[in-house]
Amino acid sequence: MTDGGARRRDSAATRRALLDAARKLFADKGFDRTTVRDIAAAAGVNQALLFRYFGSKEELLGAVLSAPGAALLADVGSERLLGELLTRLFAEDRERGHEALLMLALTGPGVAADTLRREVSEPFVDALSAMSGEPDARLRGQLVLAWILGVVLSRATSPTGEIAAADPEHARELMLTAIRALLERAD
Amino acid sequence: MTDGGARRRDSAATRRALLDAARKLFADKGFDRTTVRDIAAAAGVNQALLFRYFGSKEELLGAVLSAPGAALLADVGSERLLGELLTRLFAEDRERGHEALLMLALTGPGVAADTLRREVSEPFVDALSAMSGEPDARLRGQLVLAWILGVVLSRATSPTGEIAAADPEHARELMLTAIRALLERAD
DNA sequence: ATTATCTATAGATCTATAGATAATGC
DNA sequence: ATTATCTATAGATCTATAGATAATGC
Repeated sequence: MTDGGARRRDSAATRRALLDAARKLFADKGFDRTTVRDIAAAAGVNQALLFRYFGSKEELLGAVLSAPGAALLADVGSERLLGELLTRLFAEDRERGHEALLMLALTGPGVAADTLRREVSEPFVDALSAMSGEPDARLRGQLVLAWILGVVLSRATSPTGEIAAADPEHARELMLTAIRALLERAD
Repeated sequence: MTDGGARRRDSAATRRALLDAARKLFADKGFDRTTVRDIAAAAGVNQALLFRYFGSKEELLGAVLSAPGAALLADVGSERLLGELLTRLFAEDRERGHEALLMLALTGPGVAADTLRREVSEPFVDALSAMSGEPDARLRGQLVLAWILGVVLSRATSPTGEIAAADPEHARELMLTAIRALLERAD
């Protein structure tokens, strides 16, 4: 955000401000609906700097996407991952958690970040499928991640909907039960 | 599609061609990435006609969104809905089924079609939640729809991924089992 | 005569760049 | 002297409209 006073010249801080602003705006409005001028304005810097530091809008998306997913995994470790994901999924404040997932959901097909998308979702799927002993564990892991994406998307698109309004604990338990059934059941 | 020869003047057919083209393109690339010229070209008509018949690009989206969801429900009836949804979800050809869902997923938050989105998802949630006897049936129904959205989105964004490549029967069974657990379990 | 279709273009964006300015570090 | 920041703008879209053209129905 703009912090008012005369800004000291600090390329690292500017880079960070742009990243933060882009993360919020992409998560809020999606990639296409966010303009580079939006981002620069929210970061309180000149829009030309976005191109100086990131090359293009799409490369900025790349930078934004690659960071938080890895951070979450590193923070939490794969055993607690599912529980933590679900907790963040239903957390009150959008700011803190699950922005990586939200962007994954909002970054539509055309965005030519397919590689990145894969890079982000891959580690999640790895960790999730490790919870299943079945031979099709990867498919099951993908289905779990898809569910989480769908819920993120639903919350984002209708913030006043049933899912957004639900008791976090309760919603979490519902999903957790079903996901355990999905991961563990042999058939 | 362009059908080559000299087109007879037929406003109804032109309207339909625009609707069809828009449906496919929105489902394929998302709303923002589809231009009115894309749509007109795919429909084989002049782009000015899009505005004559639908007023604006956004109103065209409205027309596209409102049709297929209702049609599916009417076709199938609410008892067979879940099974049918899952079958279409994993069907080989994207053309036939689930385009309503796909667009629901791809029509990001900014698109100001929130009302429409609600209108489309509402009947689905009604039908799905009718399958649960629990007091929080609506929440459970929404979670099911969210899952389906997430899978649609995953298939669309990585057409070569695990989910897209999975055996349809098998994937369907996996989800069905978990969904039954979700809908029926009291806790 | 009516109206479906097309031409041409206004007007508003939006990304990206070239080059000027000015604040810092040596 | 270096480099972070800003100004100004090119160039490419994209939605939408006004008005011309031409095919149909009476």
